[in-house]
Amino acid sequence: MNASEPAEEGSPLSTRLKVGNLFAAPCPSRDVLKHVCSRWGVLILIALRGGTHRFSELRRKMGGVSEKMLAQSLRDLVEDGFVERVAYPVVPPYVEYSLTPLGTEVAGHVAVLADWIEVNMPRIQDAQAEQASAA
Amino acid sequence: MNASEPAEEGSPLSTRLKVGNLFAAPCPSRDVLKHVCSRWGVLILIALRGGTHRFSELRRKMGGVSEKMLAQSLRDLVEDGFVERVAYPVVPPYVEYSLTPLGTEVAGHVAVLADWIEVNMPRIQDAQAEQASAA
DNA sequence: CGCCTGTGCTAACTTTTCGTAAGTACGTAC
DNA sequence: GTACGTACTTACGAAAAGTTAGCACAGGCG
Repeated sequence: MNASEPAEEGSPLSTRLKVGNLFAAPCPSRDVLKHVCSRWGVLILIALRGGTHRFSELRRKMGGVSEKMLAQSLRDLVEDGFVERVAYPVVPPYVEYSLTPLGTEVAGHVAVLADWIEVNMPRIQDAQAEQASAA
Repeated sequence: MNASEPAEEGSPLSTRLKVGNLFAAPCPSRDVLKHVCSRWGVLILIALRGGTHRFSELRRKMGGVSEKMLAQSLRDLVEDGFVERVAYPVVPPYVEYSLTPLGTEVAGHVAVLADWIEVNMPRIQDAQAEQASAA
């Protein structure tokens, strides 16, 4: 453990840690952000905004996910309370994933960010090219 | 390489790849999202919204970053054109980082998401607890 | 004059995570 | 009975993240 955070000495740690302070290392909000912003977490949230999906449906919709990572990312999101998992005890297995109300809210914000990036990719690529030449 | 993307067969790949399609695996927007949403990328963008910072200032402000990761994340953000790096050839080294106009825009969206998480952490923790007990 | 500190990195090494491929359980189709 | 589909899990190698050490150079200290 690295107790190397002076944490702006002089203020009670608990005050700044309250429930959410991303600048404090041991804050649970960091983990949530990690799940939400992870490579596949973003895509799952956005995909589920289109409605309930089952496992292999999601897998086909998102390009390049392995089953392992999809299962893992979904489990994280379920544990955070953003996604609801409903499994029917039939054969072959049938499992449905959908957004909870909480998940719908984050997914909205994530989608705004993702949309901005998609829309502004040309500008970003211009900037990247400029950087590359200026380097 | 995994050429395992049917990519919704029947539509010209180039149409959906244009500049940004996060659901397509080989899309450059994935990389940008990765930089922007990375553990430290988020914090850098938010921190720089408060104005120009120098390297060790950022390091102190963000809890728990190693110098290596900070340098690496900053380099990614600079290459994407979100952050501007100005180095003065003095000793000891003096380097300033600030947001570009493009960076200011993304940082805004990222901040909204981060703020939402911080504000709603109590609700998230409730949901997490419920999940844990329901498991 | 050495010795130590501070700054912004980088290189080497370790740990964690990711990705790929292969199983698993069970029913249906052939 | 062999193959396939579903929703996973497990095992292992590769990639990424994280930790530690060092560098170059100025200035303060004795």
